[in-house]
Amino acid sequence: MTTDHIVTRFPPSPTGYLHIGGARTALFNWLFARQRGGKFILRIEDTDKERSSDQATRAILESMEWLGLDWDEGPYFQSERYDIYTSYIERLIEAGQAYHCHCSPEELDIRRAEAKAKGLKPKYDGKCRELGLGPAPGSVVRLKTPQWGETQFNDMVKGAITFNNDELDDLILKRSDGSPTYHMAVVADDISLGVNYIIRGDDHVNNTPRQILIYKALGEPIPQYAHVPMILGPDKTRLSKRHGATSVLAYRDMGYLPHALINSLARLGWSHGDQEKFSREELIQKFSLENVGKSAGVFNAEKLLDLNAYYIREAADENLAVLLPPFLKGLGIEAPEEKKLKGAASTLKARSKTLVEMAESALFYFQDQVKYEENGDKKFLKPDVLDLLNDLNGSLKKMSDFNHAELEKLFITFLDEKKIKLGKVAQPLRVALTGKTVSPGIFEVMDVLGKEEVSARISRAIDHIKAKA
RNA sequence: GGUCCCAUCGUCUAGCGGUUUAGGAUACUGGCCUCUCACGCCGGAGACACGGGUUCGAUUCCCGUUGGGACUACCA
Repeated sequence: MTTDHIVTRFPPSPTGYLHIGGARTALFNWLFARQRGGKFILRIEDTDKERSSDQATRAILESMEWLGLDWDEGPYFQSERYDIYTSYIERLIEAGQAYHCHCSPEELDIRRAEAKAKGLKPKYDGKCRELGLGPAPGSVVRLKTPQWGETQFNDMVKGAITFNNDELDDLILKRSDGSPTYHMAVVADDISLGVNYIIRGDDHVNNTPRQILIYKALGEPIPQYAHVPMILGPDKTRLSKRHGATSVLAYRDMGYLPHALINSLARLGWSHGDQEKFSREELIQKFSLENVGKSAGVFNAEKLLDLNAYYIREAADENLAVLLPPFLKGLGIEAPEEKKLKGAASTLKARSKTLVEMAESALFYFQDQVKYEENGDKKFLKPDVLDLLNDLNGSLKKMSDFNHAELEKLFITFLDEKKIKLGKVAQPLRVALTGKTVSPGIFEVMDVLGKEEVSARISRAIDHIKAKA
């Protein structure tokens, strides 16, 4: 499998957190490489010193790790690879494919404005193209792009795309401060790292012919391209902070499971018939660029929430018990008991859409003194249930095996003796035990709480009712 | 403005000329289950942007219109 040499990469620029659009691009590259036994490289594009930060880099790596998108090589940092770019630029100049240009940005602005006024394209006019100039302070290096003909490539998701070369101008390869521009750095990196499949957002479609021209000038083989459609916000514009949570880490903090996000991202733009749920292994096995759609899509947060709820209720209690403490801590529960954590997970997993929600619902298990919800208190903790609770508590205290099955048996006899229905005791009991009118099944709750605590909570409710009267 | 890309229920999508009364998911909604709330199960409403072709036959192919998006920097 390792013989087919597929190399993909994900090259975020560390100008902010990893957002879900970037995460999906990373996922597609990762899936493609994993499926074909190839290599997945992580590269940090930090050539813009002004906007890059270490903090952003750390957030990106943390996001990738949380999602489980492991990389085989890197992270490479472009800022540490300037020698490589310089050597490629030298190669281009020596081959006569690039030239030094002495035009200043100010001159360029003026000439561009003039061209525009005349209704011409505002591209570089080629003034220094044939002058044979050498390097000078403030000069840049430009690619000598063909002035006629066309550049075509066969995109793996969009099909054949053609550009007229006269639409492209002599783009700058090396800035006046000696640093490489984006196009130069990307191409040099992808060549030197052996990247042969470039899967990226379709905002790069227009950049592709420029980069292909650099490959051609260098005489290097052109990689395969796959441009995946963008992810849009609910208002159908490019996803941004305005649209609320877009950061991968934000979803982690909101109590989402990494796999729910992965599954959701995979299904945004890609499909496999009618299937909605995929395990990680299934994604690797079934992913294909051919089934990536061509049109941009709106990120559906509701569907992600539903998937998250699904994966939570499918998860093993032990796993959830491990994930829960950080969220409980945020609610003031410092050292939750292991047994209760599992109990909470088991009884709450069908009722929680996120781990945050689960932690909130689980609070009553860990509080000694549950706070009675106002409505429940008023409606169910009334003097007329005093005898019922008292008698019940008496019977419960006599139990030797305090578990779900035994409790159910005891209640059948108890209800029979009292000639009442379960509904009559369940709600008052629920409020007594959990403080709320909504909770997991009453037998499950008692099972998790254990005999001592159940009894103590009932006694406390009885005292509370008496105190009210 | 120019260039490039895109267009099926609100949203994500299946569909790759006839098998379609256009399927699934989500959200919404009616019911069942039931100790509350969920879960689960059954049902409902909801889409091929428009106009021309091509064809015996277009959601599917071609062209145009409209709409949306991207790019157009010594940002990435």
